[in-house]
Amino acid sequence: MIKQRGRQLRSLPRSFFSRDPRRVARELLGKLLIRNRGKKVLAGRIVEVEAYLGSGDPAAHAAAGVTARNRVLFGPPGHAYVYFIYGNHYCLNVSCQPKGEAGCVLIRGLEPLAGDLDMAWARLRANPRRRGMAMHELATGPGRLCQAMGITRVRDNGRDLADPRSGLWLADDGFRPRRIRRTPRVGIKRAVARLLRYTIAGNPCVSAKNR
DNA sequence: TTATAGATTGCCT
DNA sequence: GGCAATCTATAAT
Repeated sequence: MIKQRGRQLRSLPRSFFSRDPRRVARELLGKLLIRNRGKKVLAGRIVEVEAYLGSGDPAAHAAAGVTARNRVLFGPPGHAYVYFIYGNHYCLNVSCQPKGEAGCVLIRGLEPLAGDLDMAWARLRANPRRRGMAMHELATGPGRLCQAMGITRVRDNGRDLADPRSGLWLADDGFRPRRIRRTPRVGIKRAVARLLRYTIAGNPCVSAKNR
């Protein structure tokens, strides 16, 4: 148990991640993603996620089997799978299911709770033209989220998100979302019809589509 | 060995 | 709405 800014934070047990990605996705809504850097803390509440299944999901990176890029997915649950996309952006996933099975959850949106200014600085440093950006969009979208939290493949791929000592971890502060919405996943071309995107209904930090 | 698409974002018209 | 940015995996040559 850890206290931070008056909140009691519990890390999530390995068993939380060792389940069907759909279940993990739904239950990750409302949890916190926390980055500890020395004395500094960056934290946000998860408001948007997508499930990618270990088998029978042609949209998943795991569909083609193990590669150098996706091998974390086939390892133990609760670890960060960070990949680089479109030559520009990082995306953060959490591995699910027991070792050998490759399901995961893509974290697509955070509501900033701590370190907002550091997040804004991180994004400004990357592109100085972003003055006047909306604070509620600091970590809305998988690429922005990684930039705001300073998540990269070299730094974070394979990191244990169940361990608070790892510096990047997931926590429960007791918050429970009131209403959860299911929609199709964003930006994919295969298995388009499946309702595997989960959002906290009405939250302003959910990306515009199907908010 | 080369070509193309991709779990995105932001700037352009 | 179009499209550029330009890494990675995989398909095509």
